[in-house]
Amino acid sequence: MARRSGLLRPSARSGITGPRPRPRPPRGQDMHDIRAIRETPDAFDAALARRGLAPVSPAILALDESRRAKISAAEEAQAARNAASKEVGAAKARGDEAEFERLRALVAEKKDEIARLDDEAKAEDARLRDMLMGLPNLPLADVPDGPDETANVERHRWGTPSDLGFAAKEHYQLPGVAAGMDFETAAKLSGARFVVLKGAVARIHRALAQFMLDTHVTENGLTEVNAPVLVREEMMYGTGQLPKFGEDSYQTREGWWLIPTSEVTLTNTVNDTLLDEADLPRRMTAHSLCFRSEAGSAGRDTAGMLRQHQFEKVEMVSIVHPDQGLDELDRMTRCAEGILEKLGLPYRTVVLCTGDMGFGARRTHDLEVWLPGQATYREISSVSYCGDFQARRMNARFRPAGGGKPDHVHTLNGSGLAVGRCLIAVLENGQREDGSVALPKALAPWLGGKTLLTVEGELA
RNA sequence: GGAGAUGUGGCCGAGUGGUCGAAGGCGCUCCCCUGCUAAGGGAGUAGGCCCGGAAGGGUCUCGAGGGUUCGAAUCCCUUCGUCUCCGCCA
Repeated sequence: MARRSGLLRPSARSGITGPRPRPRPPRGQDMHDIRAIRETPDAFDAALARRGLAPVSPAILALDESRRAKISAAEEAQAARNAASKEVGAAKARGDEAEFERLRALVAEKKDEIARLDDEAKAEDARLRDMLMGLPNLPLADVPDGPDETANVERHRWGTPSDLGFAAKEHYQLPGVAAGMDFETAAKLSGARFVVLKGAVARIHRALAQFMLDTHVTENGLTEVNAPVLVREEMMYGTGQLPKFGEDSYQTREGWWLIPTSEVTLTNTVNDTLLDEADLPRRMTAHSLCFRSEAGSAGRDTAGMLRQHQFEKVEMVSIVHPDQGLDELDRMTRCAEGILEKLGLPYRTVVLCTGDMGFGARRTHDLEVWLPGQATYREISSVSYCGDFQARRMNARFRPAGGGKPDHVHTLNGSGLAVGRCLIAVLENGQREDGSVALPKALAPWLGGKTLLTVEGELA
């Protein structure tokens, strides 16, 4: 199968070796505003320090300064060449051979000089860009500091984990579920961290996705999108999976990447685009497969379908005016929370601390759903505000209403929600002592009106 | 897989060696006219980078990279993308 057809190999391209020439990131954007770094290098380093990174502004500024000097020198030489070049024709025309030859020589000389300075400037430019490309986004000031998830701050809590009155099972231990959740067959087909869903369980899974998508479209005003799951490498740079996290995703032989989330496709719909301000905000949702190598998670969450190489997710992405970013973050958080509330699943929302935030985020809200089987809250959604970080990488801008210089848009993304994990939550929270599962009424329209999963694994 | 075409400014689209950052149209902004709406007239309107407090100046950019030339959107090479036809195929 995959081996022969050549798809799917966890790709650990370090950039040192590799079958394919390393494509340059798109269009040479700044990943960070170099001007902002010039103006307030200390603030830049301080923000990165909150992420546990050593100061980099001295190295950046040195490179930047040298680069600018080269550019200036090159442009001076170009100006000289252009001036001389203009006179060449005139000298020729009036038959002044001596002057013609002199100018010709001057042009030639300047040409060499320009080429040399240009090459140097380009090399430094590339080094600077690589440096900036590898640096994560800066956390907003009000994001809590901390090394890991233990420092996250709860901002909201909904529902109460019900006291079942009996020992709660994990989803894969429930009798009605076991019939429809087949890890053995999946292992035969594909290996570890895959699952085959069958019958009622498969249908509930599908119902969840449909329910989420329909809710976002009809109630939350998002535009439904169905996009590819294979993307060009450039897109992975745009949203920040590359250059640093290639080992977390899969790449095909042809060079395509399998999206780890449809944040990649939805956000990159505005890649290299100049929008009108009237186009904003642009709100999208998609239900898609997602693929992750889970490279760093060996041995973690191996039981059940909590952590898979392939899973389904309903994603939300907003492209907004810079002034609207934070309002949009709250709006999207509410959209995700609304799904859990409709399903009656207890959850809490936390603000991720600096050490737990993803590469591209300035502020992130995680939704954690209660899982009775583990007696704990587990992540089911992550909603992030990225500011102009991705927009810079993608070269995504808008022209302000009434004219003026284009400015970068701001981007946000959030799960709404992870379908597989939601299935787990539904099954575990609805479990009854006899092993059957009471299903959320909100799903009934997609389940032929049924609201129970029997011990035998049938809908009733 | 085979054959061909094509890639220009926010968008569409002219432009085969110098007078082209680039005609024209659309869109957008401002003004005029029309007592509303629609239509009409005029002017303006690319982006990046560098220098500058600003005004302004310089420089680069016609998919990308390289080459020819005193000079390239225009010629050559390479490469990427897109489209069309044929074949194959869900």
